[in-house]
Amino acid sequence: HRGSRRGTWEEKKYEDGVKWMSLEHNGPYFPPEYQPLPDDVSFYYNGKKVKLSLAAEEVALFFAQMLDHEYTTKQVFRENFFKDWRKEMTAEERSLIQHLEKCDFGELHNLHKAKVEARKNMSKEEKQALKEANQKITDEYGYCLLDRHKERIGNFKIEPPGLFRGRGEHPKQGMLKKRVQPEDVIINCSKDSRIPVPPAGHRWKEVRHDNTVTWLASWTENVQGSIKYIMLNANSKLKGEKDWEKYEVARKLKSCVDDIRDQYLRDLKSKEMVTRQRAVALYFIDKLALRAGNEKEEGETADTVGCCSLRVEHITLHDQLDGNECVVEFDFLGKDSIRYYNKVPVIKKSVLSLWFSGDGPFCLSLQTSLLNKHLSSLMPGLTAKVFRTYNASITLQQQLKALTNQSDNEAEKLLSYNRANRAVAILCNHQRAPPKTFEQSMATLQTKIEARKEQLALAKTELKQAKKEAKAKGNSDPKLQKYRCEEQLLKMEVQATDREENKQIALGTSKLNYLDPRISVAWCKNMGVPIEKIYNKTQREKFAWAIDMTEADFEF
DNA sequence: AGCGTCACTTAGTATTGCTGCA
DNA sequence: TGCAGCAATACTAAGTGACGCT
Repeated sequence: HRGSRRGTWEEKKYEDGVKWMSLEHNGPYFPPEYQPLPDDVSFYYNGKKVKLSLAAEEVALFFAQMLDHEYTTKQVFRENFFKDWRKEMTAEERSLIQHLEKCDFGELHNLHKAKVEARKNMSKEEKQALKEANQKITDEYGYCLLDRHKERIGNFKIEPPGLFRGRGEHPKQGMLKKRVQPEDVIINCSKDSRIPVPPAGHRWKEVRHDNTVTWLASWTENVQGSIKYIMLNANSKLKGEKDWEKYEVARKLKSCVDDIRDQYLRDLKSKEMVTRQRAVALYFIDKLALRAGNEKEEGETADTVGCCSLRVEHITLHDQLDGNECVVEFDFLGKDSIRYYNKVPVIKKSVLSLWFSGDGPFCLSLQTSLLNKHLSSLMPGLTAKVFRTYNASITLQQQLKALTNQSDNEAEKLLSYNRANRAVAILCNHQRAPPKTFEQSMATLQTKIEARKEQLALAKTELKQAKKEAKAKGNSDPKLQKYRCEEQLLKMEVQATDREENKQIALGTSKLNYLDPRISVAWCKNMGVPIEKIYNKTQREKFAWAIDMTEADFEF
C-alpha cells in the first residue's frame, strides 16, 4: 500500500458476503396521492367535454404534461401510452375513447404549465416553507442506522407513477409506470430493529432480514419487470469500501496486464476458434474500452450492443483507409443508445479475418460469461469491466504526468486536469447532448474576453503613465491592477478553451465511476492545487476514503 | 451449458438552486 | 436586487456479472 495510510478504510469487517450486523430505517417515502383536476379544467374527446374517472384522469395528465416533449410525437410512445391508458379507463370511457388523435389535452397541458409557472413565481416565504417541508421529509426518511452509524440514503423516495421514458428507440416507451403501493414493497432491516411503519391503512409486501445485501427496500417495477432498490448514498462507508475495492482490483490488473496482453495476442493465432474469438474480444475491450455486451432480450429494450453482441452491420473492415492499413470502422449504439463511432487501425490482418467467423449475425460467437470465466482464471476478480476502470485510471495518471508542470499557474493546471479527464471521457465514449445555450454562452464569454483585453490595454497605458508620476510616491496600485487584469484574462481564455473542448463530452461519469480518486488527490498534493478545485462537496464526501488515505507519492 | 433472477454500478438528462453580474 | 447562466443535485434507466437451478 504505497502512499496510503492504514486506517479505518482498510478494515474488512465481515466474512463471506455479510454486509452489516444491524440496519434500521423508516422505510421509503411515498409520493403524494393524485390530486383531481379542478372543475374548470376539462379533457375533451372529439370536441366534447368528458369527465374522466380518477384513474384515467391521472394517466391523461401524465401525457398532457409531456406534450412539449418530443416523446409524445413518436408513434411507439403514443401507441404504448394509449394502450395502457385505455386499461385504466372504465368500460364506458373505453368504448368512447378509441383514438388518441381525437383527444384534446389542451386544458390539462395549460394547467400543468400554469402550475410550473406558479411554482417559479412563489414568494420567498412560500419557497422557504416548501424547502422546510422537504427538509422534514429528508430528516425523517433520508437516513438510516447501519451498524450503529447514521448514514444517508441515496434514493429514499419511491419513484412516482408516470409514462416510461426509455432511451433511444425503446419499444416500451410511453407505457404506464404504475403507482407503487406499500403492498408492492419489500423492507429489509435487522430483526431486532424498529420495523418501519407502512402508511396508514397499508401493509408491506414483506419484511425480511437479509444482511448479505445492502438494500433497505425494493419493489418490482411493472414496465420491464425489474427490481428497484432503495440503497445507501455514495458517501456511506459501505459504498466507499466497495469503491475502494474496485480500484484495488484495477490496480492489480496493472501488475499483470502485460502478461494478459501477451497472451491474448498469442491466442489470436490459436487453433481453437473459441480461443481466437475470445482474444479478439479482449483485444478490443482492452484497446477501446468497450463494454462487455451482454445479451438482451429482443423487443424488451432498445437495440444496443457491446463488444460481444456486436453484429455484422456494426463494423466495416477496410484493408486500407485514410492512409492506414487494416482499419476497423465501428458504428453502433451502445449503452443509453449513445453512438460509438471510431476508425481503428489494428495490429494485424489476422485480427480482421477473425470477425464474421460465426454464421449468425454476430461478429463474434462469444458470450460474456465465457469471457469473464476466462478472465477470472487469469486474475481473481478480473472481469471485462475492470479493463475500463484500469484503462481509464491509467490514462488519467499518464495524461496528468504529460500535461501538467509544477510551474503552471492554477488555471493552467486545472485546464490540464480537465484535458486529462477529457481524454478518459473520450476513451470511454461519455457523451452528452450539447447544452441548448452552448453557442450563446460561448459568445458571451468571448465578448467578456474582448472587453477584458481592452481593459488590459488601458491598464498598461495607465501603468506607463503612472510609473513616471508615481515613482516619487511609491504608488504600486496601477501595477497591481494590470496584474489582476492579466490574470483574469488568462483565466477566461482558459475557461473558453475548456468549454469549447467540452461541448459534447461529459466528464462527470468518468470522474465519478472510473478514475481512481487517489490519482487526483495525489496530483492535487503534488501540484499545490486545493482538492476543492477538482471535487465539489458531494464528490469529496464520496471520495472521503481516498482524500483520507492518499499521500503525494501515490501511484495507481 | 443455458437460462432466469437478483444486486449492484454506471449513465445521461431534467430539475433545482446558487452565484456573480448588470 | 433580480435574474441569467451555470453547477450541483435528483432522478431513474440501462448496463454488468454473480449465482442458482435445471
